[in-house]
Amino acid sequence: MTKIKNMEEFAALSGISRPTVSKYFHDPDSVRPTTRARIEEALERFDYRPNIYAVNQNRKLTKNIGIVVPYLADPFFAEIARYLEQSCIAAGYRPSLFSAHGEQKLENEILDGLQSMKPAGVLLAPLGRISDRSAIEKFCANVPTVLFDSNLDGLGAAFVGSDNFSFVSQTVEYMTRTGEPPSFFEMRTPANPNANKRRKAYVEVMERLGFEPHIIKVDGKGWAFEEIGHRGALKVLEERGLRTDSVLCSNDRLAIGFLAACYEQGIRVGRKEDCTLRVASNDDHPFAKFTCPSLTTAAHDYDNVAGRSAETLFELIESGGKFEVRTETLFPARLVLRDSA
Amino acid sequence: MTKIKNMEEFAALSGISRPTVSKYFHDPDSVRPTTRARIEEALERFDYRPNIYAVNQNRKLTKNIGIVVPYLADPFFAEIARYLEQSCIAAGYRPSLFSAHGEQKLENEILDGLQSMKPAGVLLAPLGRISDRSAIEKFCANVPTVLFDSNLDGLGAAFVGSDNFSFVSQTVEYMTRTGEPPSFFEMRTPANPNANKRRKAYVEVMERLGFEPHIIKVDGKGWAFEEIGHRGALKVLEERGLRTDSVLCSNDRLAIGFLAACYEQGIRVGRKEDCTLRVASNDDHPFAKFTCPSLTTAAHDYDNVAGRSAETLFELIESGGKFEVRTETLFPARLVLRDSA
DNA sequence: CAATAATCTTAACGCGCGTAAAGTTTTATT
DNA sequence: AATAAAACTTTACGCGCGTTAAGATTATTG
Repeated sequence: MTKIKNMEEFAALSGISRPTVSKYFHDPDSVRPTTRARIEEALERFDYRPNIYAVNQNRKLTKNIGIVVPYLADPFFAEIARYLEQSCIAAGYRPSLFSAHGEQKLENEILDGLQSMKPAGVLLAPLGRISDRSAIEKFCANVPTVLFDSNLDGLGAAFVGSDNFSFVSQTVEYMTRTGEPPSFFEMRTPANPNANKRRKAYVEVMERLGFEPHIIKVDGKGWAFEEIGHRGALKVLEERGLRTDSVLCSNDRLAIGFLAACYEQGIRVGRKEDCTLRVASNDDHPFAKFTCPSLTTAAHDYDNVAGRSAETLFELIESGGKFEVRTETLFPARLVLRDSA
Repeated sequence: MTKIKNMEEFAALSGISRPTVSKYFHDPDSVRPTTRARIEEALERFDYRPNIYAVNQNRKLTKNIGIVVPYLADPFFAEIARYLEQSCIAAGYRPSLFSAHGEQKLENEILDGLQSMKPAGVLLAPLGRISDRSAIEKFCANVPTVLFDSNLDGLGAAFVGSDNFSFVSQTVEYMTRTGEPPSFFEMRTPANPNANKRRKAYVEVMERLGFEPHIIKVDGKGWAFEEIGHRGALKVLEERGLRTDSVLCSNDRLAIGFLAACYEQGIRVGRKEDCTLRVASNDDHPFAKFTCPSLTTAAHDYDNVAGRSAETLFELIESGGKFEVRTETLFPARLVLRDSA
């Protein structure tokens, strides 16, 4: 088996002219079935593939798609990223995955590096509050971008995410229906815009139901939510800061810390007889099934959020990188009843 | 601010010839300080960067480094990947991250795609048992590769990982010293070669200490370790399959499932008075701090494993992609005492 | 200050492929 | 079988940059 150097050589070996071979690689259906067969036959014998750098140099736009998430060590984003990657591959694109690891500087550097990759499009879940808005704005002006998970008003050609109101209304309604109305447990300065929407939704739903909202804010910054939830919960429990026997955590990672604190303090959580506290949350984190007790939570519609994000980007790319109007697509939550509430 | 098309234009604007500018981008120190200053001055005014595709087309080897992990939804790998990424960037390389998502087919496709990226080197944590050995072998013959985390005998130019014996000997010795000798809880057909090493180490250490090894094997395949540990633990607990009050799980993710099962069954785990079971494990998973009870475990030396992997790859690249001998570097564990044992 | 070394400029070629134009062959249509 | 349409081949240029060779310019050194 000889080593093939370039398309010229491969074309010669397959008995087809180079421009036609080039056309084939661009779209196998664009050549006559007989010639397609001859090329593919040669492909099996010689194992040649076009040099991606030479290919991309001449294309105005590549087949690359950038996927950027704020924090990959969070299994939630790892899961979403997996869906997105697979959607891209299925659509014939080459995804490349980046994590900002919770840092603005890194997010900016990633977007910077992404520009020189001339990607066909980018799926971006921004850091949120600490994102460099102007940097992202500039980026979106140059690269077709669909935001997901975290919305930044007006940025990107579209947004796809979850309907935070739906999350909170379901958990709050469930908890009030089956027991006392919950307090709301969250970070004082949340990294993520979803957190703010959830707080607002909590207040609104509580008031609509005729209960007084009660928000517990805990200190801490960064992306170590479990740690923050844990420390915050210990403090609240110590100070007896809970007004009711029900707590709704803003997200599952906080809840994981909260439950750990309860366990340490010997507080039985759940809806069984001997329990003194109910804890629910939002997200349906991959580990929510294995907390102690297992976590009642409002689940993201992973499939639809990821699927719709990808589809939206493909549409965006096909319509030349611009939409008439910026759409925001929100998927509702699905309440997952487990043992914690 | 005019838009710059290529290096020719930028060179003209900066008043330096193109070959010199090209040299500058290859290594800023290779040009005279005065010309370097003039280029960097122009760089600030005009925001130009070389077209990466044109650059890489002519280079025999690129500055790209591939990082491949078996399962990114496991925060352990997400953490390691973060370290590795940063090491690569610090050394002037461009890392790109891939996850096989637990599938052989994907692992092969990733390696395939990686080849056409002409990477300077690759950091590969293979799937392990289900890896396509011949595919990886072929890959390693073409691309300088350092294996990490999971060793595949003889593959890659070097291996860097953790010393499984050190993990298990520390946990076993600790448990026997402070109570009954542990049973060993693992998957029947572990995906990862480390699991086999840990089992062997368990047997060896137990025998050395004069105890009879007792291994509990649970069914299940894939990468949903928590689920497998959970189901397996429920079964074992139901069948009263534990011979002692101590269990050592092969890894933390199994332990997370195990602890969840114990909690559900009302079994108090820990070393306090009212506890009937002690559970320890290996890895120091990012969530091990937040299990109920918090998990006593042997911690990977993340920093050193990641750091040494990266350094080894850099050395490999600089020595032309080949080492005289294949080295295996193992870092010992650090026992982390928490509440579960 | 002359001599040497280091660095620069100019000019030109090559990398592997996209793509366009003009001409030729194959396929489809009537 | 004649004609039109579709697909192909040949030829050639361009993309942006790496790289080399020859000559010009600068810096270093005694």
